[in-house]
Amino acid sequence: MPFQYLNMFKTSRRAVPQRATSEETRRLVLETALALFRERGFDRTTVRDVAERAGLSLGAAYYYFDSKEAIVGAYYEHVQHEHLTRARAGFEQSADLRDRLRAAMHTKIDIMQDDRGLLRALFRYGGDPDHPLSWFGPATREQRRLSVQVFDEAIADERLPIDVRDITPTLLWALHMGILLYFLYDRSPSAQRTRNLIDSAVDFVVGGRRLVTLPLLRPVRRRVVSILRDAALLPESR
Amino acid sequence: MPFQYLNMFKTSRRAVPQRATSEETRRLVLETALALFRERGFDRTTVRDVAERAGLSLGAAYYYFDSKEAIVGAYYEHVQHEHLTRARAGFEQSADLRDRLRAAMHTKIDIMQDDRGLLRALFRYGGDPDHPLSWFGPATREQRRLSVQVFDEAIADERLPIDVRDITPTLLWALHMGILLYFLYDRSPSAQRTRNLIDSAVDFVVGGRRLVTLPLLRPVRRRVVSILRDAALLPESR
DNA sequence: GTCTATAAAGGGATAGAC
DNA sequence: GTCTATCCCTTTATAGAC
Repeated sequence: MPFQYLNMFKTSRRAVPQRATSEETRRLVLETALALFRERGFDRTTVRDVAERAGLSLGAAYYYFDSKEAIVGAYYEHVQHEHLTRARAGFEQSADLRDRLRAAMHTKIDIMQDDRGLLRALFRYGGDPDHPLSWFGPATREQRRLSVQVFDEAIADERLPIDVRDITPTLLWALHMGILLYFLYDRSPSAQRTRNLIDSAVDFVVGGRRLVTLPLLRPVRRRVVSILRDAALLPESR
Repeated sequence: MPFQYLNMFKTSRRAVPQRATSEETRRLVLETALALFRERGFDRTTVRDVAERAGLSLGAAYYYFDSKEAIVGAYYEHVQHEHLTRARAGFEQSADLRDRLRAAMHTKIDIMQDDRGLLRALFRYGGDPDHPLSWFGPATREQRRLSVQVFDEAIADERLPIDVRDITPTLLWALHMGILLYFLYDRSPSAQRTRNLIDSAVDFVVGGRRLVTLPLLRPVRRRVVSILRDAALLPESR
């Protein structure tokens, strides 16, 4: 078990801070946990299992994460960070709206491809507003903001009326949540059906892009804006 | 405990079948269970508690429902039946689309008004395709079909192009699911925010009703139809 | 102090008598 | 249809070993 030697120098009182090593260990715990979640499921994985496979004591594991839930919180952050990074890499490849939306959607599924079991387990918290892991609760507001931001950047170069500009990222986020739900239920090989749905949905959005600016649809737009605002479904500050 | 006398004549071998009494007892178990779910929550209610308060033995309760989940299944059916009944009563009051959609949406919240805690607990099953209580899984297909049917009847008298006619009930069902999610998180008194959201959403739909038939939007409609079909999101037979 | 083995409790579900 | 008795699994508590 070589892992336990990662911190073998921690007692030597060096002036150099050990942040790198500490972060590595934290990362090791996170990745070990994810591997176990994938292997045997979220519920059947104990923090003990994680610590054991990571070559750490139970106490050490709890030093890095206050709880099993905190590990999941770190996973959320990882997904978010990874999504922003990969999507931006995609955005640099093309200024075309279709390409950018595809990148935004597909990279998310890429990241989560192997974690459907975990996501299905985490879905349960979605119904509890007070749970720190709820995808819709106040505790994950920051994650949601970052998630919306990906779509905000995807349409950053589009010339759109200000009202459309304001609500589109949130609507795209909602669409992407719907696609994630579809993904949870998708049993096709490599989630091919979800991939197809993404492409179709993106084509639909791109097709709608020209329509929304029509004067005829102006009242509809205004109505959508006011609905979302009244329902407090838009991020507070823009 | 007067309840246990409901069947006090059970040993008299009357020719008349006792179905009525049996149904009453079943109903008693269901209503007792719901009362306890509301009082102390789904997880903290045991079948033992239900049986005790209903004045039955544990075994008797299990005679009527194979499991605690089966009780919830009966609740789903109750909600569905009640929704269809109340919505139809509303539909008889008005031929106006706005009124009918409002009736369809508001009656659903009326029925569930006191069960938000239970719904939040049941939400957890939504992520598991194989769970019999998942709102999106194959096991509840029939419930979903009936749920979509309410919206089908709401728009029954509208003169709409066939493709719009085919997909609108499903889209309205999806909208209503989104509103239910909002409802789970709504902490305003009497779920007033949800009520407002319903009214706004209905106005939006009614406003869109004239637009969808525009020739300009024909390609958009066709695209939506094919997306939903390809994704198997429409009921099979219509 | 921490770990582990074992006991106790809780609770879903079933079997068979009546 | 309803009862009692019981099974069986999971969670929680505890006691003694290390």
